[in-house]
Amino acid sequence: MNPADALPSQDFIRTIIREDLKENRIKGRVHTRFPPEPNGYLHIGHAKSICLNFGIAAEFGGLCNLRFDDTNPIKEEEEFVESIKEDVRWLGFDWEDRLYYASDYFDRLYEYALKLIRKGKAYVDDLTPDQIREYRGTLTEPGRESPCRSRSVEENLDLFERMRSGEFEDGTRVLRAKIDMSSPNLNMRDPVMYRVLHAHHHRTGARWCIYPMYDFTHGQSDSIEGITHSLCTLEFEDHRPLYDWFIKELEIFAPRQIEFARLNLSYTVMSKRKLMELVEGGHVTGWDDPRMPTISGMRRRGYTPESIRNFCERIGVAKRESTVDMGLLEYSVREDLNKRARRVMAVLRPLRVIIDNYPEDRVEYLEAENNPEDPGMGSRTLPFSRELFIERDDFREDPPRKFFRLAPGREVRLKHAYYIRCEQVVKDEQTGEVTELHCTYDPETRGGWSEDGRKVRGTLHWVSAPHSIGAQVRLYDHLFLRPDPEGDRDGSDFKDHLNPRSLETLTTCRVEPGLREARPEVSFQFLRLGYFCVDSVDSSPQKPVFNRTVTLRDTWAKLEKKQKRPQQKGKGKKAV
RNA sequence: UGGGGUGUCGUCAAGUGGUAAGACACGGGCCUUUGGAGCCCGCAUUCGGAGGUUCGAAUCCUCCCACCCCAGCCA
Repeated sequence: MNPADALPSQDFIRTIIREDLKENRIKGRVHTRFPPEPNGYLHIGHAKSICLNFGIAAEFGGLCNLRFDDTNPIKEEEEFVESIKEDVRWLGFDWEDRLYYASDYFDRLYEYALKLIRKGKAYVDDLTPDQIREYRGTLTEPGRESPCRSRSVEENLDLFERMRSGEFEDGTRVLRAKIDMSSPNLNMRDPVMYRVLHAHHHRTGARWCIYPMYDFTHGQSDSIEGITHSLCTLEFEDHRPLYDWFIKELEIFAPRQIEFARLNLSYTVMSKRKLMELVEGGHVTGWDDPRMPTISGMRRRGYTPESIRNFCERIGVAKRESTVDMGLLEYSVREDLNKRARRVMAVLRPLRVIIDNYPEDRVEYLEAENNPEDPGMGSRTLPFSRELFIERDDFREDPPRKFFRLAPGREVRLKHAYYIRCEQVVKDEQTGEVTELHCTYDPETRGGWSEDGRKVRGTLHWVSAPHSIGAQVRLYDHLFLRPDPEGDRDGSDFKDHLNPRSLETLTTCRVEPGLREARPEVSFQFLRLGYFCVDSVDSSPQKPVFNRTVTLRDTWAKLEKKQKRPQQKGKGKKAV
């Protein structure tokens, strides 16, 4: 049985491939490719394409190549090819020995161009860029033919060779396909195939001073590699007739191009240009800033490859343009991390608690499970002493309705430890700020359980003050305030919608001692708070830094919000 | 007002003539030593609109409307 038949994926692309297979159009072979241009870092939108291409190949028992479409030496850099390779690998995909570059095909592409010239299907044009634009016509008016269009094959051959040998300045001559200047599809109005560019290429160096255009490269590259299905985004839909024309005139293998909608995500931007602008404008710390939707940023933030792959599967593939709710991405990480992250305790905004009836110099080691979802992950031991820290948010002098946490006279459970009761609140005389709490503990409740069936609604996380270690914690929020920051309908720039509080840095956090050994890319659940991981760039054993990947679902926060804004008209949709 | 696409729940998305899957979100309940997780229930009489064909239409036909892409020697 075909493995794909067992899978539920019903998107239109897989349906087409299944039909191609059934009707034997492709001789049972499925071959795809992921073709990035090495001019920036990969983002979650690329992940969709990577999962699609590699995923389909795997499902249909086929292959998927990694190919860099590096036809523009001015924009492309080695740094980007390295980061792209790393990201694809990290996502869990393997191109084995099939790593290619469009620049590998420069010689062949040159031969292809010669072939079209000899067939009278291509010519060298002397028009300036401005003139070419003028001659192209408009959306509603046909274009005009260039005076150079009727040059002889011999002259074209000679001129093209002289373009190649460096006789002409940049921008002075191009090679064009001779198709139809009155086509309603602008891509067919004698598109440029080659331009003169005296630029150093990251792979071919100074060997060439003419470079093929993407449109004259991509389809042929796919053809050369025997790609059966060229999956690309919607904007290339009306380039398809051009690619088909080249393939037909060149008489080479014809891949089938299928276009799908690119991914958009709420509260962020996805275009390389905009991401680049954020980096260069210093709005983020780099391509791998944990707030960026880049693969490297997400990796640093604590996202797992599995969660990204699951997300890509969940969003599906279709032709309609859409914007996926960021909440779905967050759901995907939580789902994955819930199963695999070790639970630990960390106090982000510490409030000192003194257990008055606990012996001054005593230290107990309490057992704590590492993950209630997976007993196989074992347990660890936690120091408990007379002085503790709890979260400031977990104490309210004047508790609102349904607040189950600590308050004067109230009893709560300290996770894995004891029940404690708040006996006294100490405040700063000047500011009125609560500085510490005096509590008593019930020795009969060791482990956080009492025989008498006493009801204790609240369970708090805590750390032992003398044993805990200091840490910095970075809390991230949406990079943008608006679900659709690109919407510049009102003339605003997308950067006007940056969230000024997308990063909150907490420097006085206290975490349990075991976290000293934490390594990057290993996630923890800070109990009751969220998922966190060590920052791969700024953390050190002396000064640990943690990134918050995502919060836990917080029904109390939701409830409290609702209590504060009781009556609301309709769905409360605000006109942002 | 040229060409190419797309319109199904708040957001994604199945469905391809037989009477609207699923996921997230949302609402309610159960459970709980994370107000986490888990579990249960609810959530489009309707598929951009209007006509038509048909016993029967989201699916076929006609017209209309809305939105996206294309005038780089970018990809």
